[in-house]
Amino acid sequence: MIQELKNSYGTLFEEELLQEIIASATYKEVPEGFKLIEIGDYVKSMPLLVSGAIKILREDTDGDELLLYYLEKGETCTMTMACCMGQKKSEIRAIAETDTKLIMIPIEKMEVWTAKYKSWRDFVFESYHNRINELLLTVDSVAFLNMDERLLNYLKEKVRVTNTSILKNTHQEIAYDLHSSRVVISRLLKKLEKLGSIELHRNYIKILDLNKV
Amino acid sequence: MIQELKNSYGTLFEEELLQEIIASATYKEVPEGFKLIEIGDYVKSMPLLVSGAIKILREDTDGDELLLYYLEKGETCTMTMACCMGQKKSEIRAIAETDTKLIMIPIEKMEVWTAKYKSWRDFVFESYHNRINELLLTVDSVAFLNMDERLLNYLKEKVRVTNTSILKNTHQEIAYDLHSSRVVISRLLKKLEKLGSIELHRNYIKILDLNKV
DNA sequence: CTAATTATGCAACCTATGTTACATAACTAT
DNA sequence: ATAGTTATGTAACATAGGTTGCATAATTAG
Repeated sequence: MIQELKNSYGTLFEEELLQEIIASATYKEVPEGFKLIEIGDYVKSMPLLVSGAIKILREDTDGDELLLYYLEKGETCTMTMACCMGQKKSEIRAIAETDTKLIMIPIEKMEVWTAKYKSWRDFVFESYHNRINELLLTVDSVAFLNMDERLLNYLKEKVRVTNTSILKNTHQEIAYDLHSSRVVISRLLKKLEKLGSIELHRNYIKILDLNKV
Repeated sequence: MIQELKNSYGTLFEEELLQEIIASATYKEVPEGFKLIEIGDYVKSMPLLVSGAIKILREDTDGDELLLYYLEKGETCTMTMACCMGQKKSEIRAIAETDTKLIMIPIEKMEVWTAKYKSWRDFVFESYHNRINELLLTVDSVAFLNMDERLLNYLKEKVRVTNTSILKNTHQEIAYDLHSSRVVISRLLKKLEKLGSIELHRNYIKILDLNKV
């Protein structure tokens, strides 16, 4: 864990804070698909991402989902942080998009470190700032873009986050993330295939060139 | 200003912090419609709302707008805060929805007070938390609701924020806020009128009962 | 008072996206 | 190999909401 921590956060935090993290945090590895947080959960520790990616989802009253954004190495779940501090229930669901390594910080430390370490304050504010910007991009996407553009962005983002050009997803799963229907996604994917941007297969999509469009 | 400050923030901040605010902040009154922040602005001070309401808007590349949420008494523009701290450009536009009274804090104080006062830290975190939740509601609205439901929520929220049942808006203005078209909004408003929920007039809408639907 | 401007009403139409239904292909388990 | 299950393809259709065009009412300017 020590090596992992220094790798991802070594330049961000001062030595003394790193020591405190090592002393109080726990290390955790979760496999792809692992559900880290469910809507309504009370969260008792705050995750720092060391490697992998986590997708953050929103759900409406009918159980319809929407992908909000991904968390990556060096980031933290700001919403969880907010929940921890306020002792509120989680507003979102968090699922490991890939195999993921995490450092879990007990919430008691939050308040203490915020008072004590400038680097921690900066990190926390930076996290909030990033998260708000991600949410703004989500709003932009849903409010201003058509489904074909959203799908394209979704594929690009997924390639980036998973760092592979073979996306192991069914059309149905993509439809859930984009809050659309399977038929619509199949239709749009077929269009992209005809343009030569992707190749469709059962259970996976091979990305050729998403900048053709 | 002192009275205004104690009125809105007296229970929130300790006496010493209140004194520091009084010493370094400036007081500002702006009329309805006043543009406080434009997208791309560098922001040099952080507003604390004393009375009135501010609407926060997002814009896409084509100049299309979307209302994100309102700021009210006792709240602060978290995005501005984020901008200040990171020396970044504003991602949003802020316009006074009603006549509004503000206390402007110079950004240099932010870092200092965050280290020094727990009540300030709590306030800042609480603000971030609230703003993220507002943004989530915006995402919900845009992603999961139809235009008729969004319009209804818009009217309800506007009644609440402006504290009057006479909404002085043209259909075009509402259309801008909801990122829709004038014709669509007129159509849906007419439906609400036929249900007896509202009364349509030139330049204003009289709200009768929005819970009929 | 008249002309110009602005807000609203409304019909006709278009399109993106969602829905239903069914066929077929590709896997999985027995 | 066979049957069942899951993923994909595709057509036909439904609908919310966006667009165009124009009429009319209300307001303002000259």
